[in-house]
Amino acid sequence: MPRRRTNLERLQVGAWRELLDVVDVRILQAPSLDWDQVDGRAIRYLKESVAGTAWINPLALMVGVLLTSARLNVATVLSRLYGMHVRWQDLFARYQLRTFADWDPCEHLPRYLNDEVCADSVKTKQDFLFWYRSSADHMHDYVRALPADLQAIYGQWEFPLLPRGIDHQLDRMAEVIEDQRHRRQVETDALTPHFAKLRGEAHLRWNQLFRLRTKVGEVIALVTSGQASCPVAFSYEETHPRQRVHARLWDRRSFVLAHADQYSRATGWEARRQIRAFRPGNNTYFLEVVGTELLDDPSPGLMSEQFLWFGDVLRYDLLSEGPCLGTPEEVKRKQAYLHSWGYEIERRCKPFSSGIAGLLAWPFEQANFLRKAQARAQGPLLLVEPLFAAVTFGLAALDFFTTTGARMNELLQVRLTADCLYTMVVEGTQRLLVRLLPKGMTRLAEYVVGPETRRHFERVALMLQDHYGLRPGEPVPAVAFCKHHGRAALFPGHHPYLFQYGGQHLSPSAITACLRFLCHGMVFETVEGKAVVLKAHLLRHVFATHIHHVEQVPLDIVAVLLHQKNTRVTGYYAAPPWHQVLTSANVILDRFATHLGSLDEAFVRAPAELQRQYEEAKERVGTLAKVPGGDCTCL
DNA sequence: GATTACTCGAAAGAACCTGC
DNA sequence: GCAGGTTCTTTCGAGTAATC
Repeated sequence: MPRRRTNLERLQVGAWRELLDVVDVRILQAPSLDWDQVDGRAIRYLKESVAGTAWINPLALMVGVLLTSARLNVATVLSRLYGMHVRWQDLFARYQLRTFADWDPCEHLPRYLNDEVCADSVKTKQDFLFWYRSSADHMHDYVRALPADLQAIYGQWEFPLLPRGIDHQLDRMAEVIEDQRHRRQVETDALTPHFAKLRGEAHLRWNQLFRLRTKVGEVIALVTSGQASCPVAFSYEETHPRQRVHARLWDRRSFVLAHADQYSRATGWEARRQIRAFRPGNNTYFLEVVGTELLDDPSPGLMSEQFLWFGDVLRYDLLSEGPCLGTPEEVKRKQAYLHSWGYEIERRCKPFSSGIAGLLAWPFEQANFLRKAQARAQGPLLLVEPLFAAVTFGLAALDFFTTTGARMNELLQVRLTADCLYTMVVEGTQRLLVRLLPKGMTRLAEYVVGPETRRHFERVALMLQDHYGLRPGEPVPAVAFCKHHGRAALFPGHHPYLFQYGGQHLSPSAITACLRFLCHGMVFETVEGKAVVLKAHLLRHVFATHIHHVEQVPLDIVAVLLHQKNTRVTGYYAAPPWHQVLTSANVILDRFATHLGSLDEAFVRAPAELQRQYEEAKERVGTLAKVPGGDCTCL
């Protein structure tokens, strides 16, 4: 099937010519500004959103200066462009400004920042202040470097500078940062005590789905060999908790024939003759959940909501776009349910949407049939493979995040090539190393992973082998890096990325969806009882906090493991959990009472000692057998 | 034509580097 | 050690293609 061209691809080189009718032509011909280098998204935004406003020329000059003179990152300039346009739209209307000459930062910026009526958060207001100040400085530098006659021309589109005195009076960034730190600390505190359990439970769940997939494979084999015919009722036992799982295997034809009174005569006719949507090549096997019975307490009977850990997700139709589909009442009910798990309710959320057909969602060609069939079925319907793929990605990601403290972007870079994944003997033990580009760095760094993470990577590769129908040894397809990612430009070309599905590289939101599905139902609460939602970066904080406070890995070593240059930043991550502060306070008070006068000797570690501790930390971090947080018991 | 799935832009939120 | 500044992550929803 031909791939749809993205909007970005539709913009050709020289797209800035689109701005000829929108922006003063002298800006497009400004000295030292190369408009061919300006990102197509900025061009389109200026043309389609900003054109006709009082600030189109100043904002266009800002884009040109920041991207091609100051050479800031594209993502930085885009967010500044979007943010400033939206704020000015609001402020020009609110303060009844007509032309850009009416804009006076000395008057309007303080008014906006102190405006109690305006609903913008302190963070949003402070961002605007920072963007304005920074952009004004860059534009000022650019204009001052021009010959005198050109300064008069381009100076008319400069942002008026904000005097330093006012600038400092308005700065409340420290308050914003403190708020962020507090929120981060509260969420990390909620998750840290469950670090080991989270990992163990995730392993266990992958095994559960693997067993279901194996069992379904056996039943399908019976059908295809003619020893059984759909629908086939089957059951098997799970041990955590002890339960018997009951389900039915259907195919399209058998389902329609069994529910013939609920389908049109035409559909039944096609099903009986196995034509069109029911032709043998189009057949699909799917499950209907009958329910589970607890073997230690059979009194509640069969419960469909208790199906493994995600029965409620199926029952309430929460996969993929499900939370936004249905009548307004249905959507409201679904959103309220998600809210009870800590997901935001203000905007409609889809926490289990991967954005990729067939991953945590039914394949495109099956989705419509299954949605309609669901309305006629007694229990939730499902396909095993989309869920199995999701938990396989989810477990590999969770394991990588919790044993290396890596960031989302670093995980996305993992590819099945010798220059990325390779083994090395470290003090007698063969280790798998992953070479990736950390945030803000220009050189590749190495991440040491343990045998368990290696096994998870292998499982992903095996799953991809099935998914793509590859022969043993045949490489997984080379795909382009997720194009929506802000750092995508750093990873050009096509590579056999490990985190890919359906011929496309997984996006950060797809990884998050897989993680959340795998961990659905695990409750992490702040001390105030507010549910905390799982996300990749939170796992980085939890990893740092755990290895520093539980595994006693020194802060400078934690910084090296996290690939952070500044231990002050590491300090934010590894701040002690509140419950540990309380415990420590108790211990300290007891010691003060009994050990008055004792003073520990100051301890300074030599470089050799640092190296030994680093190797020791590497040894402990990344192995399941000696994993920080305890051993995992996978049943 | 109605419904559903997917793409991708937009913006908020958060992280963290650099230079003084 | 701090202020200033830049970069990356996450989330949401409008628009559009695909399907029945």
